[in-house]
Amino acid sequence: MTDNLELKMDAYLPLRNVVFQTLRTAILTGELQPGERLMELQLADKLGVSRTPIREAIHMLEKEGLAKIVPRKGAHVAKMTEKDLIDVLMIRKTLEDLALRTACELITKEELSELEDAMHLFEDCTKQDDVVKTAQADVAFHDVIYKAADNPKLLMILNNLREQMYRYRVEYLKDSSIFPQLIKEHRQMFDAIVSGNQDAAAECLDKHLHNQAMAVRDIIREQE
Amino acid sequence: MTDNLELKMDAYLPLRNVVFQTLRTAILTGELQPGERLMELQLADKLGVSRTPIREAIHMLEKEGLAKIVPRKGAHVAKMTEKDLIDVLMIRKTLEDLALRTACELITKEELSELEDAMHLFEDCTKQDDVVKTAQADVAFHDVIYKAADNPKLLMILNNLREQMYRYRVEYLKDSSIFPQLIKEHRQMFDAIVSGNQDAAAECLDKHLHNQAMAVRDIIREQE
DNA sequence: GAACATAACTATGTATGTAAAATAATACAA
DNA sequence: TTGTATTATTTTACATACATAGTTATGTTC
Repeated sequence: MTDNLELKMDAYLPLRNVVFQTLRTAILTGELQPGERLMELQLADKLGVSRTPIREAIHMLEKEGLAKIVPRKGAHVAKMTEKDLIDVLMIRKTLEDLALRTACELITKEELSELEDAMHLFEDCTKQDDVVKTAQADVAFHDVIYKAADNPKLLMILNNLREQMYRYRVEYLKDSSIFPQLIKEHRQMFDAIVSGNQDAAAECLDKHLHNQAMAVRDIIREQE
Repeated sequence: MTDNLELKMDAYLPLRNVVFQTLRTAILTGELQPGERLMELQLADKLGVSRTPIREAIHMLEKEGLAKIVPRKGAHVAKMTEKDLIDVLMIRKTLEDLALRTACELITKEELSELEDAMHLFEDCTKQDDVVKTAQADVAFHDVIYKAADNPKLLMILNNLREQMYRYRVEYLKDSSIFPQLIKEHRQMFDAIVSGNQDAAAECLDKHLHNQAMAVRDIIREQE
């Protein structure tokens, strides 16, 4: 594991949140690798805080599916098998479909223009060759849809499922040859939502997720 | 709030789990009511443990949606509005449908007989007029289906969603006039699963959840 | 040299003390 | 009486110390 974990103390937030964000980023960027142990004392030392906020942050990571805690044994960065991926994707597909269809019905004019902005932002990012920004822009695009569905619980679950795949998804976006395809899919989805065509939107989404699934599967196979 | 919270120390489990179970039961039975504050020191005193396991148990309750934590302010038993209920039910409906259809494809002979046993157990419980046992038997029936779908993450989410409604659902089962209807629905669902008829099973489930939804809605309206 | 028992060590679980923030209470002024 | 400022109190957030389980290392016996 790396020795360079460091806390960003800019904003005033509860320490556990700062620690959580720090560890989360370390996991998502691969700085902390799947299977690696998360030891309280060690992390506390490294980050210059006590064990208490570390402990709480690890529990938050577990909630997000990024860490696994074994009682009396400790925690480690969660691994994902191909089966786990398929399971998560099946749920995501089902719930994204729900969110999308609901959004088609409920989306407001303001949200539609937000969605358009998010779409354009994504297209700009792909041109700049910045993987992290591109991934964020993609997330932002889908977030507008989720939010339009006006179901906070659904939003929470979808974000959680996405989080678990995020580590592998960043890899996927490193291949810039897929950008034109992604842009096309976003545009199709946007058009379908504008015209309120639920089935067309759902079909787009299905393809979109399928492509992602295949790519992430390959990445997981490599690491196994 | 009641003064009679007490820990069951039978099994050897981490204290936080014992505390969690104790508080969870208190919430589900209505001993701790929606909106009621959950104060660390007070609960620690009452249960005869230190604040640490209480704190951790409250975080576990939050994960289950039974408590709400506001940073630097404290925790309280989660309330559910009618909108929350509709949101949760929409997700449940979608995911139960997924679980059921997957189960139709994957269910083994052993699981089928398990399901039949669970169905009969439920029918027996309704005759005994024990609300808690009946509720548990109903949960057990659906659990067999969830498990047959062979998707642990889906199982987790469904259990979580169910947990959040459980408080209101117990009320619903107190009205024994609905038992014949429930028994009929379970039988129809079972038959549909046996014959592998996904659409028929799904239709049953939809009706089943709809009835539940209406009843729980009435209960929530009363309390609001 | 292998297997088991035991001892040393490591890491989590729990308790408690201290600091800081939010809330409630009180006093004072307009 | 009402509004505001200040103080007191309550409660969470964090740090630290101690207890206990789990793991590894060591030593003894066969």
